[in-house]
Amino acid sequence: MESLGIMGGTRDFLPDTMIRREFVIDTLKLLFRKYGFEPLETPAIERLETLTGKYGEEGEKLIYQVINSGSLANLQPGKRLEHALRYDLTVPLARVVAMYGDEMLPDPKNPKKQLRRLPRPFKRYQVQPVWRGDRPGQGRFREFYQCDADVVGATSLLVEAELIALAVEAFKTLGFQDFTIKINHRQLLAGLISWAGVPKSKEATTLSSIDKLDKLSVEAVKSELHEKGLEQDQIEKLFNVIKLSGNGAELLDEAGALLKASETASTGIAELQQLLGLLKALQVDGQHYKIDLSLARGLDYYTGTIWEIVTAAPVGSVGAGGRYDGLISTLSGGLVDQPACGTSFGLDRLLAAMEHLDLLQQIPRNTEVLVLRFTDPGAELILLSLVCALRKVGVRTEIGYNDAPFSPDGMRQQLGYANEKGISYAVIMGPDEMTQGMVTLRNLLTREQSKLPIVDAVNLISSRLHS
RNA sequence: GUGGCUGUAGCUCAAUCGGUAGAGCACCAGACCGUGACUCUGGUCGUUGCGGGUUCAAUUCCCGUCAGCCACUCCA
Repeated sequence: MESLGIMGGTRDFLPDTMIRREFVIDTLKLLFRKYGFEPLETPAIERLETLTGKYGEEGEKLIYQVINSGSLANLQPGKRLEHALRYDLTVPLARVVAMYGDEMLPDPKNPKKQLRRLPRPFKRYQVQPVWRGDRPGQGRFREFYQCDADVVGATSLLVEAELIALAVEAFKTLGFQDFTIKINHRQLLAGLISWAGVPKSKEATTLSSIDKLDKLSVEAVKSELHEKGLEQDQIEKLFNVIKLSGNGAELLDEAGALLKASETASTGIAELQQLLGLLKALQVDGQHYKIDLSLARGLDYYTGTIWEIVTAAPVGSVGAGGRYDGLISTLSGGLVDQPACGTSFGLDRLLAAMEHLDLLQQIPRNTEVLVLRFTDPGAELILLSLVCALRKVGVRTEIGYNDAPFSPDGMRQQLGYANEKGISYAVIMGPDEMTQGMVTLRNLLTREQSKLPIVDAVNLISSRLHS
């Protein structure tokens, strides 16, 4: 019985789910383009050396290695694997920037001039699967999709502001009403930690505890920090700042006053203040973002602003981003050193959140009209020309594959098909309609139907669909 | 990488204290019938995930194994 199956942690996306995935992906891509990002795709398989040494010890183990020639038979003992499946979309981006960043093309408008193949700053989006050699678990897959938009080669805070504006617009477009982008700054955190007297060696572990504040109580986090060897007064100092609340600007002022001794923290605070101004100027709805000093996002490579998107659905964060000015240099092996900032949407979590919030039913199935087919004399020509006419005006139309003359069973069978496929309208032309020169248009949702003259059936149907 | 749960006809599931398995849907044949989860009649379908053990007897108990799901760790 279980002779067929797929590898654990991988998935088949059947049409019903694929329609939803594409809806989300298309929405995101449209917005990426709207903000001036251009598409990039890179191979699933990269050279192993491109990927190794980039993700730290934990990540290293999860790289999906690929046998050289693609065949076990050609694998020689002792010979190393040299390829691997891509682990994320950021390393390929770094590689692309390193490989093509300086490439010039002749300017078609002016033969004496040359243009960069990759404009600088380079704004690209990329929606592709990545692989992790991980044991699959809940919400964790061996193969999953990332949707990234990054800007390489610009230090302006406007990049952060635009990426956050884009994210807000994306979530609104997808139908979310209740969502928040939590914003913080790595330098603020780093400054805070050293200001509190916590040694640099404990910075990462301290951050990972602080990041749990949305799940654990203040007390639980404090005791966890205590177990990690932080002094009581260090912990108190940390929380004096972290627990600050209020609207963005006030909160930052208070934090700034407390942390004014730390130059690093002050830099971070100044940038956040500037960012708030830019977001306002970009007319981003203030209810959808807030400064959250407890946001840490464990990732070591962030150097500036960091953010995370949460919704009302209990599925964790559905997107995240930040500035990582040193990463391109690291990932490209020191070949290029460019500042970068990006945001990423978790497609699977996004869909899970939409499922929770009932936002998916708004997404229609593909076919809009099914023309029932009967082979009665004279019917074929009319039916097929009707199909052509509907398609010509852009109505997604199917014809029933019924090879028999009009019969109740044929009707049932074809309407049943329409029902299974979630088609919203059926066009019926039986003997009655034929003699009257009419067609019946049936709304399969409301089960209401009416007869239309054949001559303006197409117009009436298409206008009904677009109202 | 730890802990918990599940695995029964094509699908969704049931079987009280261990007594060799049922229902709905689907499917097939037919009735009815200008209309999609309509109605009626009849019918097909399972070595209960796999392997082993306890027992007179196992879907029910025990061990192993595989697969899937959920909670931690971690991330996306």
